[in-house]
Amino acid sequence: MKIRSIKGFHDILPEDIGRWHHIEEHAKRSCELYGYSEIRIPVLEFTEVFARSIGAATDIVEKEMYTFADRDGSSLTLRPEGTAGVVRSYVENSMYTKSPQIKLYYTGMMFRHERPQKGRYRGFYQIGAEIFGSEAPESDAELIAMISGFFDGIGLSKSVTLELSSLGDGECRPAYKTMLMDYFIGHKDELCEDCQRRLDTNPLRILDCKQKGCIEISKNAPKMLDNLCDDCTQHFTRVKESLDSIGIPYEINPKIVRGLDYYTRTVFEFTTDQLGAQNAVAAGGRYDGLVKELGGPETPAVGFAMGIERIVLLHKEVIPEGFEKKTDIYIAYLGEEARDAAFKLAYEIRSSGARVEADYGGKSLKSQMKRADKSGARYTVIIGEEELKSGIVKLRDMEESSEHEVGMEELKKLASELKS
RNA sequence: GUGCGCGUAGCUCAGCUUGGUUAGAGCACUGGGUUGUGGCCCCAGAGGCCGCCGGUUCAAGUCCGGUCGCGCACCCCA
Repeated sequence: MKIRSIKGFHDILPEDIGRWHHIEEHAKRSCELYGYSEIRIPVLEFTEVFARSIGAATDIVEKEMYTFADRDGSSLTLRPEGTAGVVRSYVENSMYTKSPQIKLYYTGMMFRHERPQKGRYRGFYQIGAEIFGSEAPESDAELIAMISGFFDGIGLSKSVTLELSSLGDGECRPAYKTMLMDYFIGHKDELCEDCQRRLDTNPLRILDCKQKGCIEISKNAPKMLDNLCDDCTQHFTRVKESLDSIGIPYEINPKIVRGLDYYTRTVFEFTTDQLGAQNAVAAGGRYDGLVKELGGPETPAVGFAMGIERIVLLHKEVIPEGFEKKTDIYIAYLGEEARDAAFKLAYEIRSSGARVEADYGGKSLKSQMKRADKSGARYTVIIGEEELKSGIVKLRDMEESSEHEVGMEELKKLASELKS
């Protein structure tokens, strides 16, 4: 069999890496700006970490995890998302004793055994952040503001929409769920096959069904937002007011449903209509019960994660050009003696900080010039026999198509100006 | 897991309907046109188990079956 990558896994090639760096650096800067510290956690955890936090009955846990036995028989799983591991680390390292509020961000690869399609991979990168120890609605709004600022910073603010809702808490959600079940059971025969199944697995999901019949029935279904308890209503109101006060636009979407069981109260998604079926580029919410569930003290928390591949895809659609990594100076030479000089010169100029490229293949000058052009170099230095003798080289400006002779000092000065 | 579509040069694709010489194009690559000068142009070259296995046929890139791979959508999700 021909050697190849695993289905759903992909390489990020050099032609795309400039864009990846741009996006990742912006994301990290946004997190740092808001006071988050990076945490690095393992890609592999005991299966229980995910089963207990994400929810044993969710699709992720039931059929999408890469789970296998370690040599001693214990069940291990490649992380399908980041929050569970961060919470595990928060609890295991007793971070709650260090400060009443801890803000963390992480980045890395996640693994879900799904059928791949546009914007969906089995191995994919996420950047996420979590705030532990704050119940305040301002924390929810602050987290959202950070994400919003990030999208703004990479030029995507016009391409994404913030959708917002509340799922209630341990007090009002169970009552609502019962109310919803009662309503749908009354209309069971009118629901599509999938939704009849959802009655048992995840009745909230029926609200999001795309079948016409189900949409009709859902219209008259009780809404979570109408049935929040007083505390949750107040919390949700304050989140909205906080966002209003700093001018961040949002749409209320009561249909937002989470695939993970741990969410409470605020849930949100940043969506786009430019990526086909995978419209969510970032999503998150509050999860006040999770820290306790994983053995820590009762600790409110709110967090989010974004899918980098999806953001890269969207970014490419919106801003197609301009993220290639370019060479500053290309060094061309003629003859064996000049070859030594070229090698040394490249070394010296690089120490001034410019990106320098040369290839020592002994090709014709024409061929080297072509390569210089392809590399995107702004300048090409030409060293030949004459230049060897004089110690002065030709500097060609590739944009202006002009050239003049320069000495070493001038060349180094230019290089340090090009330094990026 | 389900449905639909697609596998021909490194990439994008034509050829398949109606089987018949050495399987084509554009881009990319190499060399030359210019003995030391890129882009545009011109010339030349290199590059193909036509995904794989089997069947039909005198003859299969082309028709049929299977298989593997890829894509999109459903489910679900970042």
